[in-house]
Amino acid sequence: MIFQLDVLQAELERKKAENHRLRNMFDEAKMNYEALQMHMLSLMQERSVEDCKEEEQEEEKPNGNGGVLIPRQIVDLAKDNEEGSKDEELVFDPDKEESDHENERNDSQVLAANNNTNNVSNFSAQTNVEEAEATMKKAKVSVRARSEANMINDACQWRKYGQKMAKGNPFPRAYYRCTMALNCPVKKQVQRCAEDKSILVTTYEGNHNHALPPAAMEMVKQTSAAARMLLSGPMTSPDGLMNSNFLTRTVFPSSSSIATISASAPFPTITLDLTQSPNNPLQFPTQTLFNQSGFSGLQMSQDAETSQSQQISQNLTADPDLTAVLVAAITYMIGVAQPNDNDTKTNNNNGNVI
DNA sequence: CGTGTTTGACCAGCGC
DNA sequence: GCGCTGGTCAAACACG
Repeated sequence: MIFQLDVLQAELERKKAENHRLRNMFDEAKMNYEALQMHMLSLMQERSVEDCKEEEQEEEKPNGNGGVLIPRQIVDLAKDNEEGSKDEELVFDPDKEESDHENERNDSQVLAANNNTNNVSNFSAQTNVEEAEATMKKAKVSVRARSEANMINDACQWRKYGQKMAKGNPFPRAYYRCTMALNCPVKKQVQRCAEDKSILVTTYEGNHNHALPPAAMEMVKQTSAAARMLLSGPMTSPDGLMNSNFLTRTVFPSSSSIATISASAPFPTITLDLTQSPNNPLQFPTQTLFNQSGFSGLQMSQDAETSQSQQISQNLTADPDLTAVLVAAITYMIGVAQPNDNDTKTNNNNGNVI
């Protein structure tokens, strides 16, 4: 009996150490990402100054294309792609790799750098960035899950403020507002799927202006980076240009679940299809999510990747409100991309507010 | 009586 | 301009 207790205690200690190590890894990845984000911002500012200079020069001298002006955006895109290639070469220099841990950092940076570089190429002008931010503020997260209940448990308090019959669906659409804090702008729509009434489609819009329940907060920290990758990864097409009308699907092999990111609608929508997981209708494929995330990497040894994502997965799947956490993570990620007027940047930094 | 839900009315955006 | 549709408002209502 005492022996069993010792074993359990040892196991508990081991798990604690494991959690601590994972926390540190996540914090490190987050710091790297933020540092890279700052670097990209400074690059964007430099470029915008250079663009102004080039524009002045172009106006002064005749162009070399027989009088036909090349649209500036195309020129900028070509330039940006070149810069992106340079970044890639720098980071992938094998001489600079010191350890698996270091590789992991580099890989995260590569992924983030590629995404950021490509994103930069899409928004060569400041006005485009502002437009994109305005659009992202309207980004929505849609979750499809099998549920008999009228609403999935997402750990938030909601007040119903309307119900409508939508065209093409015999089931009514319900409108809810978050009531966990005064003036919280988050809304959600709940509607049963027309094709399969057992599927509940919940669409979230906006960012919470308050802290989430403690259980969700810690998970938000851990999953936000992965969710960020889910969103930022497919945002770029192979030629480095973002299509104005794209639809990207990420298939999670272990559970047959699918995440769809669509910008074909007026505002980008992330759709998480949780209806195809055979065991638990609300189970999210965290392991595969992290395999898609910055925790994996282009060059990371497969063993380390699998081991790491499995560990994180084990921690995450212990949470009963995983769907809520996932949604919170994605809305957090969107919130980080464009902090709102209420100084959410500070809040986002501590991960308490999404 | 306070809180949350229901439901018809109203409004804005969009396509024709 | 008109009609359709989606989203929101607010008075009436239900419930504990």
